[in-house]
Amino acid sequence: MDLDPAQLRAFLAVTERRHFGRAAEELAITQQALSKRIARLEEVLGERLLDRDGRGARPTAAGERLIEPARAVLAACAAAVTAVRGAARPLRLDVWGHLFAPLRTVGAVAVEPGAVEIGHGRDLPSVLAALLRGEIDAGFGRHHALPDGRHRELAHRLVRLEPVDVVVGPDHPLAGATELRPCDLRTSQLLLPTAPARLEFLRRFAERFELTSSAVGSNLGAEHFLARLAATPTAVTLLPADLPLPDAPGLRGIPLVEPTPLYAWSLVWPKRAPHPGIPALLRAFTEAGRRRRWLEYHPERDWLPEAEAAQLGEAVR
Amino acid sequence: MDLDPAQLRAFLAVTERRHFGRAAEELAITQQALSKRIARLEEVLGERLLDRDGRGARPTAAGERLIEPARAVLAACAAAVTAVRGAARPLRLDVWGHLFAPLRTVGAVAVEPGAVEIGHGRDLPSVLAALLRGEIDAGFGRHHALPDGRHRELAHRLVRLEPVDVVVGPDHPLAGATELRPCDLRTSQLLLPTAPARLEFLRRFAERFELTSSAVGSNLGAEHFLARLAATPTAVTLLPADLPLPDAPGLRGIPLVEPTPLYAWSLVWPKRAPHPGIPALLRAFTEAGRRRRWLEYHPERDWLPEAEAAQLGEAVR
DNA sequence: CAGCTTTGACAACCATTGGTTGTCGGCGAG
DNA sequence: CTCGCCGACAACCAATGGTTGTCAAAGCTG
Repeated sequence: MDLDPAQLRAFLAVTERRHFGRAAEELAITQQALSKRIARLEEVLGERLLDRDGRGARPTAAGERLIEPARAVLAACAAAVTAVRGAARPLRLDVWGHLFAPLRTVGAVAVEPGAVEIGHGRDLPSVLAALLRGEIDAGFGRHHALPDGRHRELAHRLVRLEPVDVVVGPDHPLAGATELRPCDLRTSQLLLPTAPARLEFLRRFAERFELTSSAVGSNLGAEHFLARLAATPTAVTLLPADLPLPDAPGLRGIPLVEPTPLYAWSLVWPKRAPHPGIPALLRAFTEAGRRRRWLEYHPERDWLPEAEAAQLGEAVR
Repeated sequence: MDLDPAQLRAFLAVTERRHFGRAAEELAITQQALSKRIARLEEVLGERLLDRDGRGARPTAAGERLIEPARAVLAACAAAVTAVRGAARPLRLDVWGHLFAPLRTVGAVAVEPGAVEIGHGRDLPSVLAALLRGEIDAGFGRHHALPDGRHRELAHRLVRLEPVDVVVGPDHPLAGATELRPCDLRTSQLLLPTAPARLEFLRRFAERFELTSSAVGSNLGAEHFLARLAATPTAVTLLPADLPLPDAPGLRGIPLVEPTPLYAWSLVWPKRAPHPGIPALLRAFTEAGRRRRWLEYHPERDWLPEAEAAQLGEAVR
């Protein structure tokens, strides 16, 4: 009699939330898939486990009897994993995309104390290499395909679509505007903190909205970059809308509309032997994202480069 | 981190037997399938669990650490099933094909005391109906498709191929032979204990080897049937080779060769909500069958009607 | 009351999974 | 050397388990 832990997890999620849709969201599957899991579990056990009505679901008597034993099965599974791998160690998470301050988002996610160790940040290739070598367990940043195909060994989940503002210096001709369209920037120069090949989002923005771009130089730091921006009247750059601007004199962040560019943040982790804490981390991000509406996307008014390149389906995956 | 109980079961079987092939046999899957299960478990856990060499396999240190927790997972699963369904009750097994004495085979299988309740026997349609109604949990006999397609709701496993002798009375012209070929019986009359539609094996034998058949009449009992056989000089019938003949005067069982007909015994159980004891029962039958060579089959010298009708693949399934 | 929204399940589809058969390479024994 | 045993790889394919699209039922609101 083989009980499937995924089915038990689905069942427990519904008993906790009393609602198939929210349980499905917690598990990051569709409601229909969750419904099927429950149905399969009910078929294996030969008992109705949940009474459904138009407002949700609640456990039957048989379902009530299953709740604690189901938790025990999942705990036994976790203990078996721990026995093989040794004592549970914190999940090591590292981030990339320093200029867009990934730690803001990570910090907004409630995780169990001690369960996650957050690295100091690296660039994307370094994070991905560390993931593939098993030196870290997860990465957070804007994920895109790598030319050598190694990303295929990684799983990823889109967790946030963040609006991006344009940032200008005090002498920029459009500095007084309350909002701007990307096409208004055509006469401006997009300033890049480093080589464009390393900044896929900004490069795509420049291509899409026909800005010339100029790289400051090799990693001289955010302060230097922003000082350069402030001192260059024709220069603009992009930063997340809710990122506090540093104290560089006169810099303004102006909302972009028609369309608003969205920066896609994802979690990434190795497909092979994932750390046992990955599911909990994913759930924590999903929960935070639901509460803060991190995944809102309106195609008629937002610009999401992944959607243009038909990568969104994979990213949601 | 979802551990698959089937994978854990595979791992435990190998640790107990130290041999992939025998473990696979215990689980009634091929060695290759079992090898894949182990490989998948090793991939999920990210650790080598078994050291393989040309003579078998033994657990690694990580594998040793997994043994008891794996047992705990399976026990937790069993407890969860029990919690839903109530206290474990014995598995109710009933048999059919009374004349061929199915209880000999069932009695030869070691099962845990109290785990199985054996019924007194019924005919095939009755057993199958009871299975589908949930009145019993398993059946044992010669399984074949039913015209109304309900057998599709049943799973089955071939567990024994039993050689069949021809039985003749004292006045039969061939009574003195030490062995016979089925084609030697062409001038004989195959005596059937009841209507041929109810005796698929005997009917097929008669068709295949061109015997006329004659039914004694409606269920007057084995003694009456065998007395009629003894008193009819041209009559033969078929009985299992190792079934002791009753004390009917002068009846002889003569081995059939070129080919030897094989009677295929199977276990049958409902696909939906199978009793938790089914896997253990299957294992017990498999073990007994391995020890006694119950599944030996040599196409060049045996006759198995299911093989002719290309049903053997399904039967093994 | 009609219309709309919410909810879980059915249908169709398809990628993935997990089994089978056939075969292979490595190892050990005679 | 040959042969047999053993576990794994390759090819294949049925089964599984997810997705999207849709539907019916129930509940809510104006």
